[in-house]
Amino acid sequence: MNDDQLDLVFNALADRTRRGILARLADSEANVNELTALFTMSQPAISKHLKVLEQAGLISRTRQGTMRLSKLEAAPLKGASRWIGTYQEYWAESFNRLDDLLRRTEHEQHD
Amino acid sequence: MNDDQLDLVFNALADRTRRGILARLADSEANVNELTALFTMSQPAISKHLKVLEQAGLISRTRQGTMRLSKLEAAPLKGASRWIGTYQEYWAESFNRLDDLLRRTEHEQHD
DNA sequence: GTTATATAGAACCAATCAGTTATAAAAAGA
DNA sequence: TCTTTTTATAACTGATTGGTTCTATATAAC
Repeated sequence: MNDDQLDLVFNALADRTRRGILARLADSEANVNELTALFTMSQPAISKHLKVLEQAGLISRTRQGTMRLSKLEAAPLKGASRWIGTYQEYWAESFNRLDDLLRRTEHEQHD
Repeated sequence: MNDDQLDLVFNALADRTRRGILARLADSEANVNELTALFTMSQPAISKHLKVLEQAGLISRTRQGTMRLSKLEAAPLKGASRWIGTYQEYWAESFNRLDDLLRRTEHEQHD
C-alpha cells in the first residue's frame, strides 16, 4: 500500500461518523437513508462521507432499484494494519521475551 | 481507546510528512532541525506537525540543552491497530479455513 | 406520462488546515 | 552581559473540510 492510499485510508478513518458507517456496514449492506437515520445530520452530509469512504476503497456501491447499497470493503484496512504493524515492536512490551520471539519467527504470518 | 483518541491518532497518521517523522523516530530520537532536513518545508511547519503528533500521544519531547528531542511513543498505535483489527475477518479471505480458526482460538492473542 | 422515492450535486458558509515569513523565548557559551 | 543556537509562536494566506439547503437526476410504480 503506497503513501497516497495510506493518506486516503487514514483520512477516511479520522472521522467518527465515517467509522460509525463502517461499523454499521460490517453488519450488512445499507442505503443512504438507513445510514442517515443513525446520525444527527442531513442525507447529503452522509452522501459526502460515503464518497470519502468510496474513494479510500473502504466501501463499494451497487444499484438496487432506486437505492444504492453501500458495502464494506475491508481490503484497504489490511494495508493500513500492515503499516501500523511495522511499529508493533515499539509498543509490545513483551517483544524481547523468548516465547514471543519464537512465535514471531516460527510461524510465517498470515493476514 | 475512545473515539476522541481515534480521531487524533488517525488524523495524525493521515499525513505522509507525519508518517515520515514517525519512521525517522523509530530509528532514534531527533530534534526539530534534524527532522526538518528530511523534508522540503520550513522548521515551523515541522514544529506544527510535531505538535499534532504529540497531541495524539504518538511522540513525547524532552529538553536536552537547547534542543528538544522527539521520541516515538507507539502505544496509541496499539489502540488504532486493535480498532482496525475488529475488521480483520472481513479482509482475511482464509478466515473460514480450519487451520486459521484453530490458530485464532488456541492461542490467546498477544500484543 | 405523471408521480413518488432515493440519492447525488450545486452553492454556500464557517471553521480548520497546512504552509509561509518574521519574531520571541529559552538555554548555553564567550 | 552579549551572542549564538534551537525552537515555538504569531500573523497571515489559500485550500480543504464538514456541515447546511435547495434542486436535479434516476429508477420504479401507477
